[in-house]
Amino acid sequence: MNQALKYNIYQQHCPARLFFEKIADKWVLLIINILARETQHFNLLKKSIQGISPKVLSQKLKMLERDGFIARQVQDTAPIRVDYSLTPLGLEVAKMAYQLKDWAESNIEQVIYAQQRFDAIQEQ
Amino acid sequence: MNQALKYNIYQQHCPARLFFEKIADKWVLLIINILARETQHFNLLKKSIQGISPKVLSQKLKMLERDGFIARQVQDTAPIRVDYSLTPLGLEVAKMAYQLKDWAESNIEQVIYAQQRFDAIQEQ
DNA sequence: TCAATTAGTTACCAATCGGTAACTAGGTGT
DNA sequence: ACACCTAGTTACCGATTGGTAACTAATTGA
Repeated sequence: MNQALKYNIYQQHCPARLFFEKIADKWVLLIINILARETQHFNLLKKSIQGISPKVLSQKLKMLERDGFIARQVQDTAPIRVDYSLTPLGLEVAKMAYQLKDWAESNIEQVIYAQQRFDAIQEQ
Repeated sequence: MNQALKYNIYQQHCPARLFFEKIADKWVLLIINILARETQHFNLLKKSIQGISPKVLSQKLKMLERDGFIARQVQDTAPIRVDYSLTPLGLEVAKMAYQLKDWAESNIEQVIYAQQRFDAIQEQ
């Protein structure tokens, strides 16, 4: 059965729409991209993703764990360390997150060029 | 040359990061998904994407046009009609946007299940 | 002349997002 | 006892996002 018949992101209150809005989020996609490379702990994640505050990082990690995308594992070391890694479900999202990251890094120059062209026309 | 050396979305002020933040946006991805299916005009887009206000739709369309993702074409009909369609650059983003949409619609049940499991454990 | 249609725009306001800085909590080494 | 480390949390506040409703502008048909 085609799931598209049951769930539709264009319908405002469809669970799929709510979920889509949640993963279509810059912090979420950045976190998932980082964790796709390797398991990391809290402070490392904070350093990796320049500009993220501990508050937001903590919020997003908690949400991603609840949604089943990441696993949180407390390491019995001194001092304590908490490892975050992707679950199989998270890995699937990571494939798409990586494509977006890669595409952004590879095509940004085309976008800048388009913007300059657009702005030049507007000024005429 | 590997573009990844030049642009890096993890660096806060990298142009690629700013751009990544712009496409990692629910409205943007919904609009692009709709336009990937077919060219549409303003009011049709507004109806297709439940919950979007004319203000936001207008803002996002303008931005996407400036970035070179969509083409805006004024049709000489009565009353006036403005067609929005994807450019070749926009079509590339659409492939990824579609994957996210499809994945969301297909896997939402797994996510709901994960949430229920998480919440049950928290309550103990 | 007047209503209708399309494509927006604008002012105003409410809600959400997110940063900062200081704090908690548990454990280690000196 | 005290400083230090990790992993957060909290209160407070400013910035950004986005909704609503009413408005503009151009054109057409009755």
